[in-house]
Amino acid sequence: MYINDVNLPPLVVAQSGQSYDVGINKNQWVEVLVDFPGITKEDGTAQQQEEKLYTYRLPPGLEVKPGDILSVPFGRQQVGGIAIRLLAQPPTNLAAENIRDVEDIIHSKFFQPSYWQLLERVSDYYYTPFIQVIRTALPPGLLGRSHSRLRLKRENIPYGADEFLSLPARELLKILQSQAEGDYSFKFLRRQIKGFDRAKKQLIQRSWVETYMELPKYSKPQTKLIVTLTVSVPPIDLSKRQREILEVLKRHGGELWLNEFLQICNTTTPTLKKLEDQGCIVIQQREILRSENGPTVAADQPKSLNAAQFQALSTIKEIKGYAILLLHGVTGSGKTEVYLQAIAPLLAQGKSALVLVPEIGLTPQLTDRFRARFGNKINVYHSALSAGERYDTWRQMLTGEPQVVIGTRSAVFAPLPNLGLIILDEEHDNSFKQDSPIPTYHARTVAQWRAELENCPLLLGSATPSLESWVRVRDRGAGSGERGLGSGERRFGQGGQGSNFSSHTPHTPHTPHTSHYLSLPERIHSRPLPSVEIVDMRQELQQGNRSIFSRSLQDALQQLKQRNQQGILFIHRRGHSTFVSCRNCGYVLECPHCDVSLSYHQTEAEGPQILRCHYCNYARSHPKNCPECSSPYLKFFGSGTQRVAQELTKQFPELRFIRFDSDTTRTKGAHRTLITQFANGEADLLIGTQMLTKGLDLPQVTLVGVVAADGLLYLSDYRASERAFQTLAQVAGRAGRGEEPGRVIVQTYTPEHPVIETVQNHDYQSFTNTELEQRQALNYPPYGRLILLRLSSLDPIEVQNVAQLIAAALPQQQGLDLLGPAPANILRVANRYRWQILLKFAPNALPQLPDWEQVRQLCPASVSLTIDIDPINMM
DNA sequence: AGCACGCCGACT
DNA sequence: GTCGGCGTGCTC
Repeated sequence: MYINDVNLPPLVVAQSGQSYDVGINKNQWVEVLVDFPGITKEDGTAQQQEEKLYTYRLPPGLEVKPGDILSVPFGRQQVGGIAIRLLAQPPTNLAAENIRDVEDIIHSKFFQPSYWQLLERVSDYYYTPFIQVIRTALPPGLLGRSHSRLRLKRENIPYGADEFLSLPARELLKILQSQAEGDYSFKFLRRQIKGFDRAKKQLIQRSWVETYMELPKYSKPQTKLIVTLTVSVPPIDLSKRQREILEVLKRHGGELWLNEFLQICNTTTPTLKKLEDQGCIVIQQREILRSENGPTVAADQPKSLNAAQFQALSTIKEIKGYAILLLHGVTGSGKTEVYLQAIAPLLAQGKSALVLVPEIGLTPQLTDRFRARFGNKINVYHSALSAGERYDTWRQMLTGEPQVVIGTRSAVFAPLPNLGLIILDEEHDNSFKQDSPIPTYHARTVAQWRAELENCPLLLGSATPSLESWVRVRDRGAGSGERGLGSGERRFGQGGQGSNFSSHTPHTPHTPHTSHYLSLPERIHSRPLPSVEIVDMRQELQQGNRSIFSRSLQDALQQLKQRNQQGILFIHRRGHSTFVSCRNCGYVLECPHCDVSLSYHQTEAEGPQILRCHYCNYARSHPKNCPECSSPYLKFFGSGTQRVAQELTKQFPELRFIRFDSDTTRTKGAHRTLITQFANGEADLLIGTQMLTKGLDLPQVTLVGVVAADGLLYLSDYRASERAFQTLAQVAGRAGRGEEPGRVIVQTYTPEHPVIETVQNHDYQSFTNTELEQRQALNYPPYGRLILLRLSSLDPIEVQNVAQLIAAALPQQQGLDLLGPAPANILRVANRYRWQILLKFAPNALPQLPDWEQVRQLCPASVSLTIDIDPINMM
């Protein structure tokens, strides 16, 4: 109930008081890395300018150390910045009167040397300005810049005097007058009014309005008064009432929030004040931390382990210091229990653990299990938290209390001191890679650096490990030919902290003892893996079955109800149909902003029919007639979740189902609600997309149906097979996790596809071997390495020209393949035309990286360029 | 971002 | 001749 002794680091130390007793030779200036706007564009691509340090004077009494987060004046506004180094002398090339004072310290002691190094590696490797990396790592709002606002001065405005104003100025005045306070941000007004700047000037000239700066809003910690008992035996000279009060306090563990205390004892503040004066209690401010409180879950005890789990756990426990462990456990093999038991002893030793998961919303089950085991030692950190929650969780981490942080990709930057273990669950999942904005980091790569710098083990868990991780542990000790692509130059540093990363590798050279393979080959309680049946849909058609469900699947669905069991249907796409086409002229309805066809959606059973673009979210109503030839015969092609749901209602009206995709899970907590409903048996079937593949543990599910596997198999990039295998294996793994054996039915038009075969046999190894051979032959990862340059612009010709210009300027070298420039898979998205250039480095090539600075200079402002290191999403 | 400085077209 | 458009460049 109470936060006991939260040892928070000092917060803002505002020192406005004058004190001149500062030593003579103290450092009085500081170089600051300023977080100024314009260093990155809205789309997250970096701007060309190099990062620059600005020198500020330290006002007397303000003790700044390198790494402190500061607030400094910049131009006309206050911005955040990081203190880089202290100077005893002012720079000679700068006039003293041009140096301004540091305003304040926002946070000190944040950047531990190892954490600083981590950010530097990210900055170097992903070629991202350091300040941008810092922004990624810190909770938003901490480096918040101030905003200009416009305020109405009503008393200055004569009645009906706006006749001589320009039209925009009159409009502006109207907006301001429409609100009681008459107070808006520039940003808002600029969006509302064309010619805002001029309009503003007119109103300012007349003194009808004034501008002012809203100071940066750092999430302020909330405090509350707390009463603490300071004597064990009350002095004798107390009244009976006073004794009673102290007794109450003692019964509550010696501490109570003031407001609660007053309520419980039905007393008043003066009474307590008196007790304080007598030295019996202390009343003081105590910070309260807002944190996302999950539902209360029943406490849970460690479960007994099978031999493989026990073996894996002992290996993990033996390891002190840095190592990479791959926990390869088939679906349902009890990986989570291994995580839990690996973490427990660490907490006892006063260390913390970091658990990274693909998407937190999708795994309420995992979070609940951690809460059940470790109670309030669990902190959840992800982007859906409110600013206040995030800030407080972040401060809770800085306390250094032993704790477990569960979070998504960005939580790899959680500022936990004393890290004892980092876990990446479902390590193969692509959501660990950030596509934009920069840094385009992979949480697995960053986690590895972090583990190395913190000297703690990194545990990668998956039923279908990524080829990268697989190769790493398989070839341990041999060196896998992976090589760093770090750009080299460190721009600045805190100095002294050892290694220079100019040649650091993303994957550290392997020594025999840094990689371990841990295998959980069996499901818990020796439950069998589900049987996988492949259905050839071509034959179904030949034999006259035109339904989207094969006869096998129909039978299985029929039995579901009879046996009172549950099932899952996996569909690759959401919505109803993937495209709508005219039967008369063949016209396909397309998005006006992107080069893709529109998907058909039905908001509700009888609701409006909508065509939606899955790339830019453009929506329009479904036309009655073909826009081209006016024919009324528009036909839907391709099945999405909605379509399958409709078919199901038609063919199996008695089956109750829940749709589980991003359409139905958009609202907060929807995942949990739907899963709980399903787990409570309120439906027989769960129909959904990729989301179903991520760590659902539903013991009653015996049937998994993949309606059409083909959509997964033929995506046009080199990772298509890997992704397809992982997805299918994971969906299949949802079946038969309970007492009853599971059954999987995969419908496809190409049953002979190698991925289908390996999924049928649960044969990870054979899939991997085949796939690795192909990757090796073509120098694709995990052998060779890739860099993708993404270019986009509103002007189709300009991007193409710039792409060609850049491609021509890239260095020709042995072992470097230049693929492109080529238009992106979908040339136009949200009206931007996209081109890309892929650089492929052979495994043994000593990569001589292009001078990115020069490359950027070839790129005009109207074309945005993102350098994606180790790209995963090639679309 | 915000603001200065600075260079070209439409007006007094 | 000047006013004022907004197109680059700087902010310690």
